[in-house]
Amino acid sequence: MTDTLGAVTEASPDTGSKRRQIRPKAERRQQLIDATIRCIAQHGLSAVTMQMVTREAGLSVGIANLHFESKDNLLRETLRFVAEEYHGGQIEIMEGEDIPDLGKRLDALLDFQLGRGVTQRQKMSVWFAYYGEAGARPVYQKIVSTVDRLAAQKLEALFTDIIREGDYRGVDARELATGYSALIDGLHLGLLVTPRELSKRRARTVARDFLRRAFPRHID
Amino acid sequence: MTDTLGAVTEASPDTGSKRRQIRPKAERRQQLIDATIRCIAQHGLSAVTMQMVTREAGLSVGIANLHFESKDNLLRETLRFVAEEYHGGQIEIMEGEDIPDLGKRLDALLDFQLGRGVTQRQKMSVWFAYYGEAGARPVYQKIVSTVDRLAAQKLEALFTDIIREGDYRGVDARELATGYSALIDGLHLGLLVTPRELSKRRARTVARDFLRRAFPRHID
DNA sequence: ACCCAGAATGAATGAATATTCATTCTGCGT
DNA sequence: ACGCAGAATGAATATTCATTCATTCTGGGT
Repeated sequence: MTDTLGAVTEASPDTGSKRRQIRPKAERRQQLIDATIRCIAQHGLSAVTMQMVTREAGLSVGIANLHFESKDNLLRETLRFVAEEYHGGQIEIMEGEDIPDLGKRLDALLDFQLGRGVTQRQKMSVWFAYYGEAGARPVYQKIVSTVDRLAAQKLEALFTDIIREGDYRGVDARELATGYSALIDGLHLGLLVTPRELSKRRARTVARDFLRRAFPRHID
Repeated sequence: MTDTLGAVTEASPDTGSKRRQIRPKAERRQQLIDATIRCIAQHGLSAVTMQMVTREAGLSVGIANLHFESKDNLLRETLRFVAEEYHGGQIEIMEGEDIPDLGKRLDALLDFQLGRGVTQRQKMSVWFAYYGEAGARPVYQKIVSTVDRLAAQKLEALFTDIIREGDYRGVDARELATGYSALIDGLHLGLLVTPRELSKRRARTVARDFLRRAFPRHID
């Protein structure tokens, strides 16, 4: 889960070779999911067509229905992939026995959440495209809330540890975790919709100050 | 701007009367915008069709292209309406000379942002549906950021006043305003996507605690 | 009573799109 | 060398949708 993140960013290889290639199912699925992510980011979820995706992937139209049964399914699987990638990355850091210092672990988390990998327009676009439809699509809600719940639990656990270690009084781990998660989501939104008003640097400062106000002896 | 908020919620009148009614252009436009909001909330932006909207409004298909020139335009105007309603309401409260106590004004703002009117699924759905497409649609970005910027300025001004009045040290109004706005956005997202995990009540508590931590002498 | 400006209608049109499937092709196993 | 399982293709199909516009209707003005 270390180097996977930027993968989608690369432009489609699209080497002029017209020769038909046969590849295992799993690989083609991933290739199509990656292309879908790029298309959503560039054109918006509602404008994505199968032709667009398959062309972006450098493959023929029929292949999407061969590996996924329908467009609906392809979109679902793409959401699942993005959700798991994002939340998986977070969870890995939060569990991270490799960073024993809790303050440093918090920093690493913040780096991940507002760093290069996640804040790329591509990923954010996809993320919010689905959120936008979630109100009307229980399936999307379910996919997101499943991974979300796990991440929320881990974050609460980390905060609990920090509160104990720092002996902070009058702070509720669960509530603070909710606030921090919401803050990060909101900052992502700001970066996506009003990049002129909110730089990545400032987003980091804002998030960091939230943590510092809660855990002054662990941050800075 | 006081009682306008809940208006859209009402189901379409749809009184069996089949008789053709002639109404002024402005009224029909609003009727269609309201229907669009309901449709987006119920079916998602990408599933909205003209037929759906006009039926919801209890009118014929052709009328949408009569009053708006295209579907694209109808969607744009709907976003503009929702954006102005939300941000306009906020701004009115923040400027509010009618509430001289700054702490109470903050409370009123929070009530508006997380209270009945705004957190209805309908409004939130619409809001995030457009955010989802904003990455790919500069038009949407522009509409949102125009009203957003004004609201951000007012919030910063309010925070500046509070900081002066409370003599709070080491607090930057601008940065805090960014954080608070992001927090509210994130909470709206949570309410929309994972309503099971985040109740309205808890969202309020979380936002309130953010403010209390920054302005202890003004909140609670 | 009666006109008529312009509001409203909805069948028709044409463009776009998801999905199918008969056919073609690859490269592995023998 | 060669056959074949199953991967890949893309023209064809059926559906869905935005937009048009010829026609019908309303209600205020005279």
